Amino acid sequence: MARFDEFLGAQLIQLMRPHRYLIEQQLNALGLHAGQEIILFQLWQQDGLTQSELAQLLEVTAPTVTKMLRGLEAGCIVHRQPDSTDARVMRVYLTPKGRALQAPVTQLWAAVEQRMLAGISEPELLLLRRLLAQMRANLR
Amino acid sequence: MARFDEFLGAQLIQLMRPHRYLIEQQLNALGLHAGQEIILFQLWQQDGLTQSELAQLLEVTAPTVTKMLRGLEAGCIVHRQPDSTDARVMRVYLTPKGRALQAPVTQLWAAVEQRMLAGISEPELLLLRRLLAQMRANLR
DNA sequence: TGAATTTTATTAGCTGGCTAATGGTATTAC
DNA sequence: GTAATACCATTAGCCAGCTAATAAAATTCA
Repeated sequence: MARFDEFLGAQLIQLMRPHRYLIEQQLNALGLHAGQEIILFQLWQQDGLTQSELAQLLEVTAPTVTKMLRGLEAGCIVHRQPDSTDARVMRVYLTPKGRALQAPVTQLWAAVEQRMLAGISEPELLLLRRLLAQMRANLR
Repeated sequence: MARFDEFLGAQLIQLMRPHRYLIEQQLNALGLHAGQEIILFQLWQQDGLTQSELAQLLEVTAPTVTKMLRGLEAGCIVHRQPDSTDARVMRVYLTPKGRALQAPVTQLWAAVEQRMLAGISEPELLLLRRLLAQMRANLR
């Protein structure tokens, strides 16, 4: 019978816990929770997305988006506005405060990334990316 | 400014979501939730652990263990018993039902593992393990 | 046109994870 | 022996995720 630690999936879980924790700690200092910044990354790239577009891009369900936006809107980081032509859809826009978070949040992610990848060579990193992409495709 | 998808951390998140989802689906059929099986893997290896030992092994906080055990105990998969010499500690034991889950749950994890790693060679897998271990150590 | 279907978003309710605060019990120090 | 400290577990309350059920608007189709 296999021990848990022998699964690669287990190793991944054990890697992602401290990763999330480190990021969460620093996000808290900016008034954010882990996971919320993923919405922001999308909006920084394209503002005014609808909630269903966000759900699809984040690969997350609609209720999860609703909940996360509630927090972000309460913090005046985004605001939502009904679409002009379709009364069903809500479009999500960054506030100035939300736009101002781009630099510190990106910097924070980059710092964790750099720390995590210390001592890993460029060829190794490329192989790593390729393998992770394949694993993701395998699970589709 | 970096795009979210360029972070390796983002790639990992995007891999773990379907991984967790696949496992959860199959665990549900056995009456379990994702995460609970990690406690069981520990108990299958050594029965009668205390809750703080479990928390340490799983790298999870004490309240999380309490919550998860509540569910497992309600499902008659484990039962808890006060330690004979120290009235503070609760020891966690598998029930026959909990012991019977070892084969199907291990099998389930192995199947997802195999699917995830399809097309990945043995040397690649070894390198992958080494890199993940290093990344984990880097985040400590 | 009018009815059935699809799409968008929300609410309610569950679990896994966390922190902070609480209450017991052991241990240590004085 | 008593007081201070450390340890174990629980509770309360938070957020990210999920499913199922609901409501409302748009679209499709007869």
